[in-house]
Amino acid sequence: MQRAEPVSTTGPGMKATIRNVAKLAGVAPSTVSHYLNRTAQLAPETAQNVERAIAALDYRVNWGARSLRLKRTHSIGLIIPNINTPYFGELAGIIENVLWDRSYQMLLCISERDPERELSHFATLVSRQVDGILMVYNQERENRAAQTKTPVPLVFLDRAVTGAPSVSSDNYLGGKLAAEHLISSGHRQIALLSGEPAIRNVADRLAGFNDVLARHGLRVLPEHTLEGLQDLELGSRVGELFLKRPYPTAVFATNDIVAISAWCELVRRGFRVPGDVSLIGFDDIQMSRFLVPPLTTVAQAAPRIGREAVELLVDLINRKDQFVNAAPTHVKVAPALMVRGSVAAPPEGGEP
Amino acid sequence: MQRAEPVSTTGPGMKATIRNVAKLAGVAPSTVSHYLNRTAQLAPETAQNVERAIAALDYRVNWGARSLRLKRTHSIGLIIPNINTPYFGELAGIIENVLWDRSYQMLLCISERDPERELSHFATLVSRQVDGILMVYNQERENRAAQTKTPVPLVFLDRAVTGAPSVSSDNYLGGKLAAEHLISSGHRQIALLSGEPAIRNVADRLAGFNDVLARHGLRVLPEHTLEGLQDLELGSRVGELFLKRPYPTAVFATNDIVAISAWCELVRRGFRVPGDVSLIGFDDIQMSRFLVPPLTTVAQAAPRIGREAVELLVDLINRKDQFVNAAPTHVKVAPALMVRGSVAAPPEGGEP
DNA sequence: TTGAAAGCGCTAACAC
DNA sequence: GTGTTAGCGCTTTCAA
Repeated sequence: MQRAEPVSTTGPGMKATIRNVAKLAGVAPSTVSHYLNRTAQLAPETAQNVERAIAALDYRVNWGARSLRLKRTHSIGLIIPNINTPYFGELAGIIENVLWDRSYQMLLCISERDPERELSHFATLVSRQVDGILMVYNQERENRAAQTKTPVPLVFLDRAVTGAPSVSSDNYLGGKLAAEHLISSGHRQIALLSGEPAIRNVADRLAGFNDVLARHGLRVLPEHTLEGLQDLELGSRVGELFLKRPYPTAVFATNDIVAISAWCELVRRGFRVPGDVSLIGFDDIQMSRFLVPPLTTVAQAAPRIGREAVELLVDLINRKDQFVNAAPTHVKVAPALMVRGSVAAPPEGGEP
Repeated sequence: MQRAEPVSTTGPGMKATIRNVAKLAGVAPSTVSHYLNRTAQLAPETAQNVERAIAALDYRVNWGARSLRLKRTHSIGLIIPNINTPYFGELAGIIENVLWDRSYQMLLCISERDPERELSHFATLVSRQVDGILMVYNQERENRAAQTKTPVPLVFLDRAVTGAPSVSSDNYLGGKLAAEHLISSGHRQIALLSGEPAIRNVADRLAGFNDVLARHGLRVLPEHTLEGLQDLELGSRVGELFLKRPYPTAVFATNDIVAISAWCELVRRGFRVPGDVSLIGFDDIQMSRFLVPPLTTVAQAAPRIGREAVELLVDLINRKDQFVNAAPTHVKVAPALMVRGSVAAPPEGGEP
C-alpha cells in the first residue's frame, strides 16, 4: 500500500498526472486521454477546460506509463563498437536523423568491441522494451550470431550476418573497384594493408580485390602484405612494405584510417603521395577529403546504409505477422569509387 | 477491458511476466520480486523454483514497468548539436562510457543546431522520464537559458550557462595559452580565424588571447581577422588574410577543424606550415595528431569534462533535497597546450 | 520467509 | 461526447 503524499490534491501543487488534469478540468481521465491522442472529438468547451488544466499543471504525458499500456516504447537501441571511429560515428549520426524523422528515440550503446559488453547492452535494451535493435555485430567469427534469439526485431548493420536481416556495403564490389582503379592507373606492384582476413568485411574486400588482380594476371606478393587490426597502428607499419625491392608502387588499405596513418608514415619517410606511391583507401570518412591532396577511396554509402537499416527495422516492427518467420532480408549497398588525388601513374624511372 | 489473449496460461508459451514466473514456481509475485532484487532472503528451495521458472520462461524484468513504480528510469538524455564534429563525438563517447560504469542508459539526441529541434528533444526526454539531462546548449545568446524550467536535473556541457550547473573548459585560459605560445615563439604579426564572437566560448578564447597580446603591446589587425561559423568553410577562406603585406606569420584558429581546413588551403596556395606560417588550433581533436607535422593546439580535456558532467548530474539526481534550490555549480576544466609541429619561429628574411 | 493487495500513469473497451 | 473501469508489469507495505 502507498502512504498518502502530503501534497495538496487540488492546488497547482498537485502532481501532473492525467487523473489530476481530469479532476481539474472536471472531466474523466479517459476524456483527457482522448484529447491528447485525438482519439475522439471533444465538445469545444470541454476541450478548453482540458487545455487549461494541462497548462495549469504543466502536464506532459508520462511515456513510461503509456508504453507499458501500449507495449511499444517508440524507441530503438543502436549498438556500435565505438563512436570515434569516423565511419561508425557518421552512421550513428545518420541513424539518429532518420529516427528523428520517424519520431523514434535512440538509445546509444557502445560495446568497445567487448563481446560481454555487447551482450549486456543487448539484454538491457530488451529489458527496456525497445521496439527494435540496430547493431554492428562484433563477433568476428559469427559463432554467436546464429544463436542469437531475438525477442525483439533486430537488424544487423555494416556486416552481413547469416540468418538475420542486415544492411551492409557490397564489400566485394568495393574491393573490385579499388583494384580496377589501381590497375587502370598503370600499377602492377601493389601492396596490401589488410585488416584481419577472418573478418568477413575484410575478407570480402580482399576477395574482390584479388579476383580483379588475378584476372589481370597479377597478385599481391606476401612481402607486400601486412595484416592486423584496422587501426592507426597498422598504417604506421607501412614501412615494412619497403624493406626490399621491388617496392610496391601502390598500396590498398582496407580502410581510410589505415590509409591515412600510412600516408603520414610515408611522408615521414620521404615518400611523396601520389608521386612515389599511390594510396587508395576504403570508407570515405570525412577526413579523407581534407588531406592534401585528398584521398582516393572507395566510399561506403553511410547515409544509404543508415536509412535502409532504419527502414528495414521499422518495417519489421510494424509487421503484424511475427517477424521471426520471415526470411531475413539482406540489403547490400553498392559502394562508389571516389577518384581524388592520392592515386597517380606509377613513377616513371622505377622506384624512388 | 482487455480481451483475453489466446495464449496458453501455463505452458512455456505463457508470457514472461513476474506473475507467470510466480505461478510457475508456485509462489507469489512479490516473492519473485524479492528474489530478483535481493530484497529478501528466500528459502533455498523456493529460490530454486523461482530460478527454474525464470529460465523456463526466459524471463527478464520489464524496465518500463519497474520505472513506473520506482519513478526512476536509470537513463539520462544527452543533447548535442551533432555527432560528426569530432569534439562532440568524442564527448559523447566518453559520456557513454562513464554512464556505462554507473549502469545508466543514454538517450542520444542531436539538435543539428536547430533550437526547435533541441527544445523538442528536451521535452521528449522529460516526457520519457529520464533521470537527468546533459546538454550542449545551442542558443548563442543565452536568452532562453534563464527561462528553462527544469523539471529534471540538468547539466550544461561545453558552454557555461548562467543560472544552471555546467561543466566547460576554461576558454579564457585556453586563449591565453595560445597567445603566449605564439609570442614566445617570436611572432608579432598574428592573424585570427575566429568563430562568431557572440558565442560565449569563442568570446572567452578571444578575450584570453587578446589580453595576452595587449600585455605585450600587440594586437590583431582588422585585416588579419576572419569571422564566421567555426567550420571548414571558414578555414578555407584563410587566403583572405594574405591579400596584402605585411603577411601574418602565425594564425590562431579558434578550433581545430578550422585550423585543419586552413592548413589545407595554405598548402594549396604554396605556403608551408610551419615554415612560412605557423598555425595553432583549439580542441585537440583526434585528427590533429595525424597531420604531418602534427597540429599544435590547445587541448580541451574532453574526458575530464565528460566525467565531471556525469558525476555532477548523478549527484544532482541522488540529492534528496530539491536540486532546484542548490546554487548551481560551475566546473571549469583547464585546457592544456599541446606543443607539436605546426608552430615555429617566424621566417627569417621577412615573408614568403 | 512468504503472500495479498494496492497502485505507479496511462489507454481502451464498453456503457451511457 | 463522456465516464467507468480494468489492467499493462512491477514493487512494496503490511500481515500472516
